[in-house]
Amino acid sequence: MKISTKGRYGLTIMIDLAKKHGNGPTSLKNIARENDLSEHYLEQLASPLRNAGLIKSIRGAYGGYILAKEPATINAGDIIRVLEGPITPVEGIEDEEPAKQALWMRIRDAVKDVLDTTTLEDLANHNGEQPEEGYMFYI
Amino acid sequence: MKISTKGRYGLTIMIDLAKKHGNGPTSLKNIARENDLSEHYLEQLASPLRNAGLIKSIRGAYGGYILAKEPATINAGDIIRVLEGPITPVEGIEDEEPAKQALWMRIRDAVKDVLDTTTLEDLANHNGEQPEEGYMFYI
DNA sequence: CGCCCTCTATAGTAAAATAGTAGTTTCTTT
DNA sequence: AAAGAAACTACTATTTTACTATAGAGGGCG
Repeated sequence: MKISTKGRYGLTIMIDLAKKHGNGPTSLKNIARENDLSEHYLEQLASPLRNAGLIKSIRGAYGGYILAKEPATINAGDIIRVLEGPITPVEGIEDEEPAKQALWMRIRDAVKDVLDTTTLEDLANHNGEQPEEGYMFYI
Repeated sequence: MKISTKGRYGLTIMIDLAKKHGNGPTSLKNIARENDLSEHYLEQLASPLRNAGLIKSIRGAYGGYILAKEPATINAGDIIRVLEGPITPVEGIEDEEPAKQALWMRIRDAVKDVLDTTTLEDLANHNGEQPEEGYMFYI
């Protein structure tokens, strides 16, 4: 039930680019430094994001990446699907008995709903509501 | 974003026991055979379920496991938490920026809601609605 | 032109998680 | 006593994760 660093760092890249949207390309070196991540590792995440048409690359000095579309038209689900594969809590669901099948599909739909209604604009601008004091992260 | 075989097979055990609730103990050998799974592997899942007070064991010939409570009072979340750990799409969420933190918490709450409102009785009896023809399993 | 910056592509790798298998022991019923 | 079944411990092959490393190609600037 986990999203790996691929999806997490991928979101980090995309949010970073969204914040700087309209200001020319941002290099991975910059994003890596700002977020204290491995530049080489981020490169491996940028490739599929580019192939999926979510970002565009500009090579050479003063190059980097820019968003391929407006932040409001890219949602978290797009990014997660590219880097983590299809959204589903289990694979081989076809073979399971109907009761469990229905459970997995309800979970999938619930997660999908959250991811597909959260845009990069939301993530870059609103910065979310701060959780109240004493909020439980793990349940 | 996956639930492993621990959670899946754990649910299989529990649903099996729920279906036979009130009819005396069921051996893992039986459950393993019916569901074509490894008996030894199921043993490793039964242990934590017993320690968590979800099932009771009866040793010796004609022994096995029974539910420790009524099927309506055990939900899928109880089982998944015991076998997969806390429900959360990412760990170390405390360190993330607020926008992402909020996203992970919304996902967690969505999944938690599904799991905690699905009881063993639901899973054992109603058998769920069959998905319509051509339903997409992966999204 | 030559150098540096940046993306592109491929390969390798240590650590952890997953999904088991195997063997022995203890308990209980017949 | 024999057999059925849980309990406990240890081992292992495979896959995934999360990187690191290396070499190359495109582009901008002095």
